[in-house]
Amino acid sequence: MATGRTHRPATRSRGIPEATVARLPLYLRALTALSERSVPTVSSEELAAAAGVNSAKLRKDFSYLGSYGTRGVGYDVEYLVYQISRELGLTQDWPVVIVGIGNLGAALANYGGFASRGFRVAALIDADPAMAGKPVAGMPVQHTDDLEKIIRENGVSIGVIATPAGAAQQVSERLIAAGVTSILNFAPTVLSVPDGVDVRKVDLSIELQILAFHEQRKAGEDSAAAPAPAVGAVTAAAEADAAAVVPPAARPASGARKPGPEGDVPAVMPA
Amino acid sequence: MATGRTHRPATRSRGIPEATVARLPLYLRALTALSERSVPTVSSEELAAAAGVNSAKLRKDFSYLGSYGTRGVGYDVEYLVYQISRELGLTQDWPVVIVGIGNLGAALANYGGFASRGFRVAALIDADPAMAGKPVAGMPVQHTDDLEKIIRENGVSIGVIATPAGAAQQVSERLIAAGVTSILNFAPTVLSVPDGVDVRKVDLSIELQILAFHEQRKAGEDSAAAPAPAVGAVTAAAEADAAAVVPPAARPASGARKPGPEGDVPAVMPA
DNA sequence: TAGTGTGAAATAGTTCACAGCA
DNA sequence: TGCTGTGAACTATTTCACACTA
Repeated sequence: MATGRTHRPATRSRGIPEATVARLPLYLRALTALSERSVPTVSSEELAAAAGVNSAKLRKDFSYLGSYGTRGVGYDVEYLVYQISRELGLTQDWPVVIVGIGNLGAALANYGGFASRGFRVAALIDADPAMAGKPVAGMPVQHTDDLEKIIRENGVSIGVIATPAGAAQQVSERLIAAGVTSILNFAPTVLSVPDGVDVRKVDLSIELQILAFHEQRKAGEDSAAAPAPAVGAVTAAAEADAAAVVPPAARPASGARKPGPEGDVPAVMPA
Repeated sequence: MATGRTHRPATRSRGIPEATVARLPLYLRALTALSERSVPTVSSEELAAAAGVNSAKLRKDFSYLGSYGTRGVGYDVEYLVYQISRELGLTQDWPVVIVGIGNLGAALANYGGFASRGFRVAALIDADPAMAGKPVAGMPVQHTDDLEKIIRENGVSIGVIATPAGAAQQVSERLIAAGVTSILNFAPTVLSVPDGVDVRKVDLSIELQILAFHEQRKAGEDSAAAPAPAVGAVTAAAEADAAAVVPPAARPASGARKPGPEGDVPAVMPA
């Protein structure tokens, strides 16, 4: 997951659980595929498999939306597509701006999935004057100076930040001041925003680090079966690297300390 | 959140909670920034603020790693950087391959955050023969035909998929067959993988849909204060759009039905 | 005295298992 | 008969609040 919500931690009471909301787009995608194949109905079991969840969870999720299925039959695909779209607010048009048209911003601008589901890229914005006017994804890049004007004229409430980390906070402040209330942040930085503004964060490096954590654990468990064979003896090099990368540094104080959950590698522990 | 883990749902018992693991990279980033500013120690309160979480959560998270703080003082920045790096497996080198060098793949290849934390882009792979040999991010793109060879020769255990949705499942199968056990998937598709393989998914469109959900809710609550003013009367257009986008279609059966949690807009409900 | 470490309480999310309906 | 909808049990996560100690 590259994800993470800020704001409104437990404010919502009577609504749909956050975990359910996060899965609705998944169901919607699976349903859309079925719809394109003209499949009329689908069971919770089938749909769950297509969405990669278990059927109990799916039924529970749908129960928060209402009773949209038919016992003994399943769910009407078209009807469910409509209901979920409506619940997610996709039956209306959401103009978004992308700020920061580097490699990633350009990739986002070109990403077809945006347009397909109610989102419309209203403008591409970059701080580099050399970029201004250049077409990206068939649309001229506009300069940051006009950010406020663009937001207001297009009624934009969702902004995508794909700038370098250093610029992200300031960009978010300008977006918010101009009326944006939801931000999708690709910059590797924590944005601080006022109450009432939602921020979701997508962070490549964090995702990789989470994978590395599990990967490391796998390697430790198998001890025998080398998980990454060949070339630089990745596994064997681990301990040596550990000592090299960050010299453990003198512990601030000694005192009793629990061993790390998996047990410490002696050579690696600081004295 | 672009996120979502597959596999190993509750297998772990004695380890670090998944939610905690997902936050460690955040702490690490904040700590690294402090380290660069030569800050020697930090309190849970300060660090939590920098990482965008609350301090109780941070202390609880750290308690799973061991007792690394000093009462009355705080945490030693360098020492904590080292401990978290080690816990995440970042003290070793992780060669990764990126498959699918389109806009997004190129953006990923150029993304500096990769290299900075133990990850090394070992190869860029694309199915388009015209791409082969072309340099992207200072590295020649290689053809999919050599995928297995590249994986094995570089001891790659983490693969990044940035192909179109249609190719993703097949690519994942080849990666896994060649020895990859962790996948970061940017393709908007559910990958089905064998047990023991971790998949994390980053999905732009899903993130936007989640934002739209909350955005819609905000708009509904304020009724008076128009959240997105100007131009196309976005808010006012919502109802009309709702009817237009997906014709509600005849309900499969009538029967009593709960109203949607927020109450249904009459004009929008199917007959 | 300031700030960690952690049981215990509260909340959120998942899974079970089955009643009930088409 | 097959499959939904959902209480109830369970598991995970967050938050509280305070004992403890450098």
